[in-house]
Amino acid sequence: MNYIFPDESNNKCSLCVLGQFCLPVGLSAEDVAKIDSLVKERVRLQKGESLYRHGSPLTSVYSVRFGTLKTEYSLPDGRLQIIGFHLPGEILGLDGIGEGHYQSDAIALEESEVCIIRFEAFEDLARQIPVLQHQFHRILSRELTQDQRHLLSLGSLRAEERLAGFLLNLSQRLAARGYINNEFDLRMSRVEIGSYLGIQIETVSRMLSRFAESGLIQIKQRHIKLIDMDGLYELAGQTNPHHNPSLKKTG
Amino acid sequence: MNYIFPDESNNKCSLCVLGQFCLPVGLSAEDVAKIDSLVKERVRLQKGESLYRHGSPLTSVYSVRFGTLKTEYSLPDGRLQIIGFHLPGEILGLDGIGEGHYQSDAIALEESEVCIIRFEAFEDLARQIPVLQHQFHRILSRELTQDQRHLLSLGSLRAEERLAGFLLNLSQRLAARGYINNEFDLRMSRVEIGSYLGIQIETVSRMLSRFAESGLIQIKQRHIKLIDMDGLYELAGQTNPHHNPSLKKTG
DNA sequence: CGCTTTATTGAGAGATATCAATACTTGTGG
DNA sequence: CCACAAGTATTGATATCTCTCAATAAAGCG
Repeated sequence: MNYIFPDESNNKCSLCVLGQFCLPVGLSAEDVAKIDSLVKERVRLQKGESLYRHGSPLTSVYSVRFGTLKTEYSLPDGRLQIIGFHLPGEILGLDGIGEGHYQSDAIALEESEVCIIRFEAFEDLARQIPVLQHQFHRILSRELTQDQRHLLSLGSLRAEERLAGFLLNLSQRLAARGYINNEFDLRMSRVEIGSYLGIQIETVSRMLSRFAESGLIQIKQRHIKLIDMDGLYELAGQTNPHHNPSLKKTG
Repeated sequence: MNYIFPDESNNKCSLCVLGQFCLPVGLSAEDVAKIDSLVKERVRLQKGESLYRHGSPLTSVYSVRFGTLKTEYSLPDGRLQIIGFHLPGEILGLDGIGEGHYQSDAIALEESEVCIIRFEAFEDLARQIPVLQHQFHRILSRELTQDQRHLLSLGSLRAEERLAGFLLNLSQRLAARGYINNEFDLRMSRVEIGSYLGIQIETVSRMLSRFAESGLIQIKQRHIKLIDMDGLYELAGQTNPHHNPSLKKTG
């Protein structure tokens, strides 16, 4: 774990391209400037390195600057549940606030960098900036909602539906960050996808092959191309929010 | 849904027995008095009535005064996932903050009453009372952690383990509220337990019968007695936090 | 007390897991 | 630049847990 103490010129939220997806959403330029002082250091992580471990005391929360991380819970017998994959702009460590120490493990899936947000200082600032306070509540609430939709998936959907939903969720989150949403690299292994979705790696593999056969996707290793979005949405039991009828296949 | 506008004498958080489990945890008497003004009304719900529906705009969050509620997500095809069961002192409606409208449905499992906390007024107050602000963050974070443990259960545990964990979780939460923790009434139907645990009603029924045969519990309809706590904890893949070795069965 | 809802139990079916073999990738060192 | 090793992914065959369908029983309700 490599700590970075940014100099004056590059530590500023006000200059960060992630501003619109991260903590400062909705803040005036003036208020963002106040946040700048919060992020005094960053951390660079190599693939496989952990940002925090369950049980270690919470002093900070983190925002992903680049890269991808996973959070997971593990059982004494070795079983493991991946709770989430975290993309740039997303906040990590929130599960530690309740008890004062992290409940999960956070591990980098690729070389990643996160900004360290000292939590006490953040709470102080949030009391001074109502928009920031509300934004933080929204972040926490959305995190909750995300987990609850994940619960719906694990509790009520079949493997095929879970996987389709997972691919679409990734696609949406990439799109929200300005990336193309129909072709990307999966940063996580099949094992990790399986753990996240509560299914075995072999089932993940089979379902992906089946999707490819049906012409829904093309997949080569971890590079995936979503061909028939509407079809995937249908499989996932959802409707395409960007459905374009003119592209609908006829007959 | 029956609105109650409490008179001066009985609307006060400062007088409520739930103070130590609810929003005011950790606040000084002086600060609790400030909260009193937040809760201007309450709602009485009959069994089956809903407190809010997904999509309706969030103006308030709620704390359970007495009774039990469930929150659930439903799919267009009729499938349903129960996300949580909510006991006195727990806060409801947090999933609505992110988008400004509730994401789930909240429905009473029995006659219940909840306090209405106007959210804007609450945020104002939280900026003035640091302890209240932090307490709210803790509540949100614990909610998150609870859902994440639920994810672990649905994603990685077998039906038997999920059910044992569920019974113990209920037991713990009742104990935290000062109720006896080894004998209580289930306020939810088998169907609701099944939905919460991502298993079918028949499986719930079979597992409960099996637990009873093994001497882990006694169950008659919805009245349940936990006989062998340690055994249940073992089944759930956890360790009894209140394990008393002197009660350990010998041989 | 009969009717409706809820829960239990049994038998068989099905989705996903497990076990096993093969193939593909990636990285390393000669 | 190729060969080998270690890790990762695919595919097949079989097993198993849980679901589904069905019948019965028990409880709650008017």
